[in-house]
Amino acid sequence: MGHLAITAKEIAALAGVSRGTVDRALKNRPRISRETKERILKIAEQYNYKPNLIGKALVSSGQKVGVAVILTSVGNPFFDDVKNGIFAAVKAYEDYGIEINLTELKGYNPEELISALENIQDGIENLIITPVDDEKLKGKLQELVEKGINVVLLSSDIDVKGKLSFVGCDCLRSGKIAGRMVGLLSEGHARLCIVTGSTLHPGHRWRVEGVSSVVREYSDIKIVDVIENNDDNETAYLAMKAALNRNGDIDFVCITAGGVQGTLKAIEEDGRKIKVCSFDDIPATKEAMKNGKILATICQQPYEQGYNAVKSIFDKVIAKTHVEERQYSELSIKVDYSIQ
Amino acid sequence: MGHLAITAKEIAALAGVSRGTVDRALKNRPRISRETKERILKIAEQYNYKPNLIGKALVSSGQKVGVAVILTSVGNPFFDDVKNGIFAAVKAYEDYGIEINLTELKGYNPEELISALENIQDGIENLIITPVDDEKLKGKLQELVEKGINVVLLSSDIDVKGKLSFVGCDCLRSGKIAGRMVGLLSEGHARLCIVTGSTLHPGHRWRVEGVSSVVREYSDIKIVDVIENNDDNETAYLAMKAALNRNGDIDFVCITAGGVQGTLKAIEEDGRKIKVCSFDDIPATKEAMKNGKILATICQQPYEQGYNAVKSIFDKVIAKTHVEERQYSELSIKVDYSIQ
DNA sequence: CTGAAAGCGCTTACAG
DNA sequence: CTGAAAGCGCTTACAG
Repeated sequence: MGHLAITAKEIAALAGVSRGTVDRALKNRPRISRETKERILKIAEQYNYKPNLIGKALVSSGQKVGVAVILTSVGNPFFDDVKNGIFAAVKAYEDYGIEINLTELKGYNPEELISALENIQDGIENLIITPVDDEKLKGKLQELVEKGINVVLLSSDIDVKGKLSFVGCDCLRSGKIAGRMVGLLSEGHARLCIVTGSTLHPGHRWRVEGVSSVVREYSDIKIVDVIENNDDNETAYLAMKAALNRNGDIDFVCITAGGVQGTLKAIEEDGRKIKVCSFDDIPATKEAMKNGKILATICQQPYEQGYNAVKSIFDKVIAKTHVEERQYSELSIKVDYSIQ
Repeated sequence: MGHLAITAKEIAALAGVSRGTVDRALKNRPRISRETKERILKIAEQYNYKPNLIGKALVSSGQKVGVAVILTSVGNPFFDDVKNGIFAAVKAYEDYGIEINLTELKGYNPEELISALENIQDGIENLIITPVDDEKLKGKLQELVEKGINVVLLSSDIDVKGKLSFVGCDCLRSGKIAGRMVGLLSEGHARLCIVTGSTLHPGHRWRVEGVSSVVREYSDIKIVDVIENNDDNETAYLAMKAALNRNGDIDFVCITAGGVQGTLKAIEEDGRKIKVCSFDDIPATKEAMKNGKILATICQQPYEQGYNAVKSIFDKVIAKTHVEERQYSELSIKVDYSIQ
């Protein structure tokens, strides 16, 4: 504290050279003698020179930084807050020329993601995408990375070497948290049915794995069924109905992805007293929490995920600071009174 | 999307005047004729002109924005993350000239807060402080506000008219969340002891109120004791010990503020099987969660609180955007697997 | 190998 | 009442 940062101009004065020469030294550009370069670098280090971001930004004002955003968000309320976060970041950075081009898709079809990628490909240098676990899509994204495009994976993580970052939650951990909640809310006695979304979604698989690993700690909790619903309420209703018919003893349901409304409908119609915990806090979940139909839900900060995906691009392209490759958002449990 | 924002220079060209005249119109400065002013304002509105923050910031570079920060943080690990948030924000905004002057105090003594205020008072234009509920301190802060100083209250809210903002959590709500956890974790059957910090701290009072109001929903939860420990572990140990002696039936303890270690020590020595939930996730609490001694804890994003306190100043003084007067941080419940 | 200049969008004196 | 200029810290051609 106390001293203001030194500027390139001041370094020039101290070294007795021009601003241009200082720039050559600092940026490792050619056409500068060893001696002057070393002299300048020494001064810069001594005074702890850091280029002023505002000065830099002003130069590149008028330059657009285009960002293609492709989300599997149609009909999935979870993404509403993700989008709000994206829009907020775009607004915060608009003076730096950040601009987005948003494509929204329904479901987890890899072909559609690939064709969306092909549509926006011309000239775009930054990409934010919610991928699925598909070899062809992975290959396509790998190709883009190798072309020098900054690729940010949002919400769902797949193995693309050299991607700029993954922004989302640690799904295994979130599953474990849910498993602990099953244990705590049942005081260690439960016949559990796990409800999952899509096996194409690696995060959904991790969650089931997390829940399972933790409930194994309890001698009197048994997983009696694991059902899938593709994040679709109609499918969810039928799958839950069938599971309840198959298993007379279910007294706890853990919904690890979408299809909340459908699942709850089946449970209500069944009439048995069943404890439910869930993931995320979409409006249907909030409503169910207020009515006591869901006791607790595990949330993953969708707004921050959207914001930070855009921030990754900003940090890389404009601020030129280090970008963390795995950006896990905080996981928090909510109950009825947590809801605003 | 698509179009870049219009600049003051472009407005000048469109209006056929100089940049200076545009500035006079936009800023409501004198020495401009009605007609040209109106013409310029019309163009500005038409093209949705918004001054470029970077251009503005560059002008005022070299100007310091001093912020005095006064925290009741000595010996209170809750504030470690608050400070990390403050430092992160200062770093993010350093190119804009933000600079802090930090004073740390032990305990909640109003006199010390007031004298700390007097020490930093010369020339400072921005203040972030964790206040206590004291009339004299309130008067002092009110005075500062009236002098035009931007006052941000952090963590603890008191009634100062015209303050820039309060950044912290909604303590009543956090108490209600804790009350619900007591209900859920006990399946509605508990003999509850509530542990609080200081009655000087309005937030602590609200939490007790929140817990109490919710456990009243349950016919078989009784509050058998409410004890105070001044956020001090020694006091906490003795108070908990005494409460356990007074009440043979305690089977649930809700620690709503500090003194976690002391309280837990007394419970352990007692040997009874007692469920515990707490607030915040200081290291001692994390440790106790991992050992199963605390089942769940209600957290309030201390890092974000620190960051946003500084951001309030930045938004007001530099970005000149609207600052929300009550900035509530998210409340989240954590269990053992939530801890990194 | 090095310097001088123009420009990013704004503000702030100063000159007419 | 209005304009022309300088400057914030940087980058990017261009001239020597």
